[in-house]
Amino acid sequence: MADSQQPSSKDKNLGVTPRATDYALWYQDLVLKAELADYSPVKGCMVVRPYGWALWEKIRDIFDGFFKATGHQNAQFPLLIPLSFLAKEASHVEGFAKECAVVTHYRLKAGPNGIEPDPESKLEEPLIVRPTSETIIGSMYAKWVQSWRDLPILINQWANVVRWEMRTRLFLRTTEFFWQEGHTAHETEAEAVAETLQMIEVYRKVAEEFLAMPVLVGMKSPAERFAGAIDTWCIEALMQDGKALQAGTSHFLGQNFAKAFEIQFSGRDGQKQHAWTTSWGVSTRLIGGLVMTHSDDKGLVLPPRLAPIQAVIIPIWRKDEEKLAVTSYVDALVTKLKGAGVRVHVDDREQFKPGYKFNDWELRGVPLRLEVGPRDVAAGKCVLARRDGGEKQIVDVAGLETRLPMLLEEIQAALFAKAKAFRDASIRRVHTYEELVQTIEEKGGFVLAPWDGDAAVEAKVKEECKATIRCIRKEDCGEKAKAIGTGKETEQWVVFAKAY
RNA sequence: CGGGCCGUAGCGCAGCUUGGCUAGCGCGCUUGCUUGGGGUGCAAGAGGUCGGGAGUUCAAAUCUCCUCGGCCCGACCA
Repeated sequence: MADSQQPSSKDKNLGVTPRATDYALWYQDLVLKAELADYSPVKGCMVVRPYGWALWEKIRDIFDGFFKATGHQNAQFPLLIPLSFLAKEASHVEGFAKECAVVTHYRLKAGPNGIEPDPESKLEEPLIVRPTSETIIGSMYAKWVQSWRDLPILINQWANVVRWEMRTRLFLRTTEFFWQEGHTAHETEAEAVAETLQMIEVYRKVAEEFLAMPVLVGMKSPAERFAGAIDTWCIEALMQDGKALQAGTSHFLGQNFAKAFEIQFSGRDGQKQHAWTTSWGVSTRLIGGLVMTHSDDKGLVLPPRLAPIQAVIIPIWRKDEEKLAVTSYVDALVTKLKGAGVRVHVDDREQFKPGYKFNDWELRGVPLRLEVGPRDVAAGKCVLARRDGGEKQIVDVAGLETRLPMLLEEIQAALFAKAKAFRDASIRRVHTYEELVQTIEEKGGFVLAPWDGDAAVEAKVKEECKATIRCIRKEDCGEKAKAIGTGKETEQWVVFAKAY
């Protein structure tokens, strides 16, 4: 057994921590090994590496398409916000005060303990690094809006924000994170509500159809609402360890921020009135959700519609003349596939054996792998392997340019179907408080329970088993039942789960 | 901020209990050959303020104190 103390190279530097040992460890290990992100010198701040950023750019492009199609425009607002702005909306400041980075000086000088803020340069009013931009954007909207004709304002911002969280996890909760935040102002309540719903639907669509990540769409309970919102809508995904992930939110802000920032306009009737606003956002957390939804112990599994590389080609040869033949065969294949719109990459690194490359690209989640060697060149074939499972098969290269795009779509659908089957099997219905706690602790997943809106019961559940109300969906409600905790009759069924 | 674990080569670690040879191993890296369809093999080589500071000692990676940093679990959260 002494030998087993010295694992081979295979076990040591490649391969991923198995999911079974510790899910959180598996996840972080995967993110680091697949080179999506890295730890930075500043605790809690994540370095997004090129491969991770390529994924994010794909996600961004998809969202931008939907945002523009629904009449939104991109703009950019300041990183620094006067402290007083935050205080203008009471519940907003309460929600974010505990996690704000504060800028107090504008200059450094050499002091007794080395370089330090120059006391002379103290700002009269501290600035905060934006944790979200409702306030600064609200203050601008107040200037831009005079008349009902100036509405609606439909603006989105791609930005980084800072929230000084106690504990962080790559992509899921980092001190600085990247996101988009949409901020709209409307003439009527109905329009603002419609906007809120429209955007949560965009989020659902992108999550399900592009990330292949099934989500529940619903409303937050008052306790889980965004600080300052009237209603918060959300999409909730389920990770493979049975914990929920809030993947996006869309807030109906009513006139709260309009009143705080005096976004007023003269209406069609000549009366001064406050605008109705919304805000909505998704973040780099989506990448974390993507990883935890599909990946396995061999590495990432990326849905084809998002994968920066959809198909990787591994050329194989022995002698120089074989290399020549393989290379020109591969070149022709690449041209054909690129012509068909497939994002293809040739791994021609000479320092690695094919076996190494197979594992390497599996770790990175590339949906399809094509192996091309002398045998294939002679036969007009290549070896095709799917990342999401199944046997390798030998296929004709003729016609691949039509076959691959279809296969990629098939994989996309298969990933969604698999994740959805898992998610659906993880939704359980309970009728009592005890049953709820027991199910959460023993099985995890989403648990539907009757709840009459009693915040004390909600808090008690959270304290007892860490589960929170993830969302409330109309389609779950209707059946009469005795509410957990209180025993009062209710028709409201809500989704509980432990969450990230 | 509370509880636990950990800082030794780019990465992963052993050595510390019981102080003592020139501080080791695997991977990676460099050079050359070999190999190539599931993590090649051989040879040579480069790479270290043992997180930092102070102390004990003839002698400290090892013992003591202080300090800094990281990770995990809690409270907080997109």
